[in-house]
Amino acid sequence: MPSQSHAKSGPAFLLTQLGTRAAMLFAERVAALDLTPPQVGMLRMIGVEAGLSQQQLAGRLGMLPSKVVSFVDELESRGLVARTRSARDRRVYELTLTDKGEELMRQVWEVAAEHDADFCGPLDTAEREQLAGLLRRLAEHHDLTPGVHPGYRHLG
Amino acid sequence: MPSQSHAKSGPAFLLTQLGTRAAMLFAERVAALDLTPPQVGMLRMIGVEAGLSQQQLAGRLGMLPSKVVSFVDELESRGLVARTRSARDRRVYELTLTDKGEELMRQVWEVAAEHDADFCGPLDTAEREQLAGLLRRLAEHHDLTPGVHPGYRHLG
DNA sequence: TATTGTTATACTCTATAACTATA
DNA sequence: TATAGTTATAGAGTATAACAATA
Repeated sequence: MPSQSHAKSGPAFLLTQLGTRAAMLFAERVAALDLTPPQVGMLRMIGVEAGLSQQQLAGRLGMLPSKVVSFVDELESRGLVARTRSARDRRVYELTLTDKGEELMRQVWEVAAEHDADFCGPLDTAEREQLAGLLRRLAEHHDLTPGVHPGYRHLG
Repeated sequence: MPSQSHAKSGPAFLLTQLGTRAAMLFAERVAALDLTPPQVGMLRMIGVEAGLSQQQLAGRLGMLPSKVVSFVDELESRGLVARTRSARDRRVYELTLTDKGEELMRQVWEVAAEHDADFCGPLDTAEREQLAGLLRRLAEHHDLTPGVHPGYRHLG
């Protein structure tokens, strides 16, 4: 008899296990670019909505404004993000990606594609599409924001 | 044009999103039983391998031995787990579930089944089996231990 | 007075390593 | 001496709230 198998696990628990593993492997890959997953999420959001304020960014990512400060400090000191005072309201900073930041994000997308291909290793093309289709339906049902890792949000 | 969709996300990122969400929802459910997911993992492991020592438990779950102490302290004070000195080596404690602990775990399984059913809400029976099949193949490929949440292990 | 960004403080959580009792 | 369990301590990380500049 087989020692133990995944036979009894339902989809929800398998999803938890695989999701955690996928997140860990992605974290290892972007670590090669000197980035953490939260930093990737922040860079991505700034790329999508250029000119975002730090408060807006905190809201989008579910981070505390005080934490956004230290993150942006780090990314700015590395030349990936720029802070420019808003002309309309001089209290706020408008955040944008620098050229260097955009170039780095292009590398992140490459890394993400490799990660995705490797992670789905044992499945053929048709099976991957089948899987992606089922997962998309679940994601829409659970109102998951495309592209945003829910781990950045906290409950409440 | 649609505002944004999951169309471009590959399976690996969808897995990360859905896995995180599933873990959050499961945590909320077992909170009604006054348990956290790590506590559930510990109770489950003691149930599977009755008589386990705290060191062995730390190894299985990837937890620090010092942390196991406080967890077992809590579970023992709630009458869910019993510590009995080993006759062969009086340094070690043999951990077992009490009747109350086993009864609570039965409730956990019920809660887990409800969680699974609700989480897969939009999928019909055939689609759930299809999804579970694909996920099991990925789980086996990635050497995930059946029943053990990988989040309890740390890297290294 | 309210809000943006920032800083400081207090709090929790974790890991490391000392300690005891058995072997 | 080595190991199981425990306890204590130091470090990291997080949240809360006080602060300065602008509205």
